[in-house]
Amino acid sequence: MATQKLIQSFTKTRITNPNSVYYKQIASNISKTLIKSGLEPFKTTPSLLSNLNSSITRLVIEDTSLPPQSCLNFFNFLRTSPSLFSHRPDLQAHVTLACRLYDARKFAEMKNVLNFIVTDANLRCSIENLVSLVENGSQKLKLVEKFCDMLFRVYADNRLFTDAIRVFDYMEKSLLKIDERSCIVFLIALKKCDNMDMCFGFFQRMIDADVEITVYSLTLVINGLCRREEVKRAKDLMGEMFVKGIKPNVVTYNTLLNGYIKRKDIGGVNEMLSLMERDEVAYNAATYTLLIEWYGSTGRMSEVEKLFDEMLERGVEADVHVYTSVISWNCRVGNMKRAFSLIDELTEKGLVPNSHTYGALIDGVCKIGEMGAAEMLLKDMQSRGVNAIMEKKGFEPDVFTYNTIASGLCKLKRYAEAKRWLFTMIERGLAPNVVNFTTLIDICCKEGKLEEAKWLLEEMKIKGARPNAVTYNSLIHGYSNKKKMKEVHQLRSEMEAMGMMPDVYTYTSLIHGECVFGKVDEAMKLFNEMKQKGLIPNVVTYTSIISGLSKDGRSDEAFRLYDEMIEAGLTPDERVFTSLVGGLHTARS
DNA sequence: GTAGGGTTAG
Repeated sequence: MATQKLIQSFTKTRITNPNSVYYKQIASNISKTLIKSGLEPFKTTPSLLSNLNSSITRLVIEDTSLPPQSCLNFFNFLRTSPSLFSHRPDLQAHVTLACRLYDARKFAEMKNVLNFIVTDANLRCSIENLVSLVENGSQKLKLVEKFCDMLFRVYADNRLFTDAIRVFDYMEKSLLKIDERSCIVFLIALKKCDNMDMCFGFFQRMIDADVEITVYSLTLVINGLCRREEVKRAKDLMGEMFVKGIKPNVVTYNTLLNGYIKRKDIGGVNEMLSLMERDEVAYNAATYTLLIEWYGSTGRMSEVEKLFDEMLERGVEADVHVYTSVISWNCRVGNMKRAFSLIDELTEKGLVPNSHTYGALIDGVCKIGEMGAAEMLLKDMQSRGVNAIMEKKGFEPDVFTYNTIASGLCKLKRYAEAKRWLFTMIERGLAPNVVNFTTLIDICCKEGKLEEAKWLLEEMKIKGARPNAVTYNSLIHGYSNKKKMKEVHQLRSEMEAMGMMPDVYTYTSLIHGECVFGKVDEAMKLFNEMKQKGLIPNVVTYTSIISGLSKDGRSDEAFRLYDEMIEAGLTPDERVFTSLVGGLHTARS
């Protein structure tokens, strides 16, 4: 048995006088045992390994007659046996083994060994020190290059950013070639930590250090900037790099397009589209998803369907995202027949609906009062959600999943259950983010529990989740419904003071609030004000103001706005007509 | 190794 032989190799050779000849003999005995044992792991007792020391360990690891995998086995054996604590491999053993693994092209294993160095407080040291431990050989430069490159990645993975930068500095100083792909690993790690300043700064350093920049790292940084709402800066960066010969691709353009769409910047959207045309960058499914979102959010349903047709005609393969967005917009205008036919089409193509798809459908069937159907869809979604979690093995549902389920329940007006899901999430130790808090606040508002909603707003500020425009919109809507206009205006001032501009949702709630409060003139003032600010009223906004005017007996004005709405290319729905008809009734009586 | 996630209004 291998273990027995290994023990013998220590006991046979008695070390009376520490001498390299004896060490070599012990090392060679260990090597022989390891070769015989193959890949089989082995165990031993601590007392019998008392002759072991770092020189012997090194001799074994350096033994070229020993396959690297056997070295690794021995190394891990020494590392993980608690009784061999004093014989754990030293820094030199780590470096030597890492280099041997590199020679053997065992990169994943090499990375693992470097990870031990980086995460062990007793082994961590400067890059200069580490490099000095790399043995001389014919391929030394190449070896050091690869060693540094991988170390850089390992530091990034462990979020040891300062150490990673030191490696980068060293590589630059030593004129070692720096791989852009490793830099991307670093950039992604920074982005995950929301450290965009460092991310942007590092990208500049990459340029200065003459790292070969491709569209991948460029797009990554552009995305980071767009998320921070620095779309202008992102676009300028694209321009700068274009001059240097780095051509943006469809992903780059999609990223910027998304940035402008989120900001509802018409000029920006058009500029990106014309640049895509100039560069002959063809739209892909993601581009269509974004454009459908853009047209849908401005109420142009016919354009949504036109785009979808265009996509299929051009042979761009539809995916679940683009289907979901077309389904979602059909649901929003109450065209459930079309929505379900799209679902059939989607499943026929072998695509699987996701939580958004379900969310859109639930929203749609609730609108037409089919609560039974909504229940079924929710159940279906929950079970699929569980499956999705099972697939990821060992992963708990994340804040996204909890929110999706809670919002599904909200649409069914099952507020208590929705809240329970979110509180369960908090109990399980997940930190609620802005969206979770906003959903909770929205639920409270819908339940009419305004005090609780207000308390949650303060609570989220304390917990460091910064309320956004959606949060304020939910509260403004809640207070509007209760005709508490004084608080409504206070909330509007507060959101503006925090640097958030009222958007279409805010104005629609304000207009609706003033209308039900009986101040239609005030509502009209707001309606004009929003247009002056460049905000585009949508069907909901028009319905609110048309309904207010109608109920006030001002049918002429209501019809005038209806025409205006059609002219703007908006698709009217049931509720607009109801408001107008209600107005005629009021006028006659 | 880069893009389209979950929250708001009639």
